Amino acid sequence: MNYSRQRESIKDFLSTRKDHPTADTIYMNIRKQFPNISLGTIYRNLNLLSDIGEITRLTTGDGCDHYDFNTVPHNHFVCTRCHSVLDLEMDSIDDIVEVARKNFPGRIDRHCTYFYGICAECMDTSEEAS
Amino acid sequence: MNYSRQRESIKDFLSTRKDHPTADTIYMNIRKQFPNISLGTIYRNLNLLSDIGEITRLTTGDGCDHYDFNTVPHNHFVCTRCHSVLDLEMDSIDDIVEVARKNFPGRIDRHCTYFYGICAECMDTSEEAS
DNA sequence: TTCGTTGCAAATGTTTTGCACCTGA
DNA sequence: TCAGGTGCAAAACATTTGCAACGAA
Repeated sequence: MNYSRQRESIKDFLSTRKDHPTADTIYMNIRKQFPNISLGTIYRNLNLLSDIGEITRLTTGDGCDHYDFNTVPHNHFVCTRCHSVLDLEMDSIDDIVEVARKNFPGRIDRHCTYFYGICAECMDTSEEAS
Repeated sequence: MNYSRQRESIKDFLSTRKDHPTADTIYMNIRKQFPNISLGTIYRNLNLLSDIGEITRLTTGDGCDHYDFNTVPHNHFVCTRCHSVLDLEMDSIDDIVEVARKNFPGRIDRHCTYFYGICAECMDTSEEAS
């Protein structure tokens, strides 16, 4: 894999964000540095980087994938109101894989867990967080 | 909400399947009964039914949503080779919500956990299930 | 020189929607 | 009757891809 300034810029940008931006958000930001970069290049690099395990793709169910510079397995929270995606600093729950393996005929490699609710910011915005 | 034969047919079909078909698979099957039904109607009804909680939408990350007639919370297995989605009959892991709630400033309502691996059928197909 | 990478634009695949017509209550 | 549901086709949206030009080694 050759070096490319565009790919490096994408990695740099992603490493500065603790939220987990979408391809489009990344595109908007990288354009400040590379005004002519195309969305295709963004997607090609995000796919490439997640394929080789340098970043993590998050499919939260809001219609578009999010990307995380942190490749250490951890869990995420998704706000059902503002769709923000946050890291959860919580004790390991990886033993649920053992629970799932019991009586399952195939092979289970990993789990992917998302927690849904209302983030603190949205809770403040309206008292009755319906 | 008025009765509609198309919606009833979708529910009937979904209730007979223990795998979790996509909108397109549902479309192909309902067409046997309603040759002129449109994909728009399929999607409108799947959205409607999942909004009122009569079915469950599964976003597994393979590009299209799957639908489950069973609305009792349970966990799913996704085969990374053939993309089949299976129900897991396993002990409850809902206590992970409590783990996540610890030190989290917002409100956590529920979790959604997918287990990934190779299903028994794919394991048989090739011995070295890479 | 060579092959990976890019920008661009067109294509893809899934899902949504506007609208005129139909249908259930 | 009439709000809600449908079929159809077009649109929307996220993502992928073909291709000629560019750039790194």
